[in-house]
Amino acid sequence: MAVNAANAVGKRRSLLHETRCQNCSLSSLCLPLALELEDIEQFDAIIRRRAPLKKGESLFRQGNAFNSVFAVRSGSLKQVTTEGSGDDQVTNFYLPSELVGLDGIDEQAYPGSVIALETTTVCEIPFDRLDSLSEQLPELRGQLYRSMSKELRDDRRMMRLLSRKTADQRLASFFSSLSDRFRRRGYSPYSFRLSMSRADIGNYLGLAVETVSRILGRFQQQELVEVSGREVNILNLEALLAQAQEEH
Amino acid sequence: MAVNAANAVGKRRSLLHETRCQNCSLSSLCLPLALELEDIEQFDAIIRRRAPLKKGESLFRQGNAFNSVFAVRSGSLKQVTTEGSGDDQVTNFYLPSELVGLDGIDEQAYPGSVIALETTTVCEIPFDRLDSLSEQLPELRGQLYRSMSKELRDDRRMMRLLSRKTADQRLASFFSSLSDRFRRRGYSPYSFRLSMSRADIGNYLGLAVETVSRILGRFQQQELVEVSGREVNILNLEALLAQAQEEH
DNA sequence: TCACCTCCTTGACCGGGATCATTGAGGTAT
DNA sequence: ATACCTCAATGATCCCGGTCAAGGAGGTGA
Repeated sequence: MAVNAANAVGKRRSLLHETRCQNCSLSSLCLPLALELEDIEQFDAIIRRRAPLKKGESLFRQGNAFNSVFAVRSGSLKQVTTEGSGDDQVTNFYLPSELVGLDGIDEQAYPGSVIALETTTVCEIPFDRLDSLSEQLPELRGQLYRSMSKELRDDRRMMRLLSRKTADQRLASFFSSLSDRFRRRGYSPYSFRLSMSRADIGNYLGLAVETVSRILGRFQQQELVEVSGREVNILNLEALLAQAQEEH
Repeated sequence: MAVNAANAVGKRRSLLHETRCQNCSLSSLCLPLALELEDIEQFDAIIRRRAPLKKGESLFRQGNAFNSVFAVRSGSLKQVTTEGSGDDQVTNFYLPSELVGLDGIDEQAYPGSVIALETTTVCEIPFDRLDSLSEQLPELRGQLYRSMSKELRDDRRMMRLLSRKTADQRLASFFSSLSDRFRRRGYSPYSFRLSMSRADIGNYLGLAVETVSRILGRFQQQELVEVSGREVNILNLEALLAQAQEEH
C-alpha cells in the first residue's frame, strides 16, 4: 500500500513533467502553436491528463455528451460512425497533435466513437474552459478557428477523393497524405508503420478490403512501395503523388 | 440623373431596412441566433451589404484572399473546387441563413469558387471584425463554433453518403435533406424548385448526369416524387427517408 | 417562325470494383 | 507443438453505374 502510494506519486510527477505543453515536442503543431510562453502556461493549466488508452479502447463513444476536445499526444486513433445496425464508417484517423472531437460542439454530443489503434495518450481540453480562455487569448481563438477550418478543407478533399477518384488514386492519396503527416511530425516520410488494418483503410477510402490488398500488390509490382504486413516503405513518392493527383 | 439619384437613395434606404438583422426573417437561423437585441445591433453594425448577385456570378473565386464570411440572405449558391485542368467538383450548396467561406480561414484563401445559382443576396461579415466581436460576445462565439462544428458533421455525413450509399440512396438523401432545409426555413418541405442543374446534382453526389435522370425517372414510377424540369413535388417523404437510410 | 443553344432523357454497352470463396500467414493461449 | 483466431492475399464471378450516342424539350434571339 505504501509502495503503491509512492509509485503513484512518482508516476504523477513524471506524467506531469512529460505532459506539460511547455515541454511537449508537439507544441509547434498543436493548439498552443501561436501562444507566447506565459499564455501557454495558462493553456497548460486547463488541460487534463489522461491515462494512456490501450489498443481498441475508446476515448469516447458515439452519442456521449460532449465536454472536451482532445489533442493526440502519441499513438493514433480512428473515428467510427455507426448508422443503423452494424453499418460502420471510418471517418477519420488522428495522429499526434491533431484535435479530436470538434464535430461534437454543435449538438453537444460526439457524432462518432473514437478508438485507439495502438497505445495512445491524449490531452483532454474541457471545452468550456477552452472557450473562456479563448476570450482572453486572441491567438488561441484564431488557432481554434484555423483548426476547424483546416478540418473543413480536409473534409472537402476527402469528398473529392470519394466521389471522383479511382481505387488506385485513393490508395496513392492515402499513402501520400500519411507520408506528409509523418514528415511534418518529424518522422520519416518514407518508412512507417500503419496502425490501422486493411479493413479500416478500405472502410475509410470507400473500398473493399480485397481491393486494398490487390492494389497494394500492384503498387509493389510497380515498385512504388514495399509493404510487408503493416510496415510500409515508400520507394517512389513522386510517382505516388502523381498517381494521386492524376486526372481521372 | 436626378431621378437616378433619388432612386438610389430610395433603394439604399429600403435595402438598409430590408437587411438589418433585427428585421431579418432568418435571424432565428443565422449567426445572431443566440444574441440579445442590443447585441444584435452590434453585430448588425459590422455587416456589409452587398448588391445582389445574378445567376452565374461568383461571390468569390477559388484562391481569392480570405477576408469575410458571408451569410446567405436569399437565393442559393454552389461551391465549386477546381483541381488540375477542368476537373470541377461541386462540394456544397448554400441556402438562406447558411454561412459561406468558413473553410478559408485556415489558409487565408478561399478553397473554392462560390457561384450564385439564381439571383442571390448575401450579407458580408468581415472576419476580423467578427472575430473581435466574438471576443466580447460569448454567445456569438459559441454560435460561430457551432456553425463550424455543424459543417464538420454535415461533411462526415456526406462522406458516408459518397463512400457507402448507392445512387438511389444518394438521390433520396439529397431530396430528403433539401426538404428538411426548406422546412426549417419556413418553406414547403414537399414542393420546391431546384436552383441547380442535373449536372450540378450529379457532380455533387458523385454520379453521372444520366444516372441522376434515370433514377429520377424511377422515383416517379414508384410515386415517391413528381419532377417536372426543376419543379419538385415530394409525394412520399417517408418512403424517401426510408430509401435514404436503408442498409446498403 | 426558325435556327440554335443548353439542359434533360433514354438506350446500349462495358468495365471497375464489390462480393463470394478459399488459402496463407502471423499471433497467442493451451 | 497444436489448435484457434484474426488479418491479409488471391481467384472467379457479377452487377451497378459510367460512358458513348442519339434524340427530345424548352428557352432565346434574329
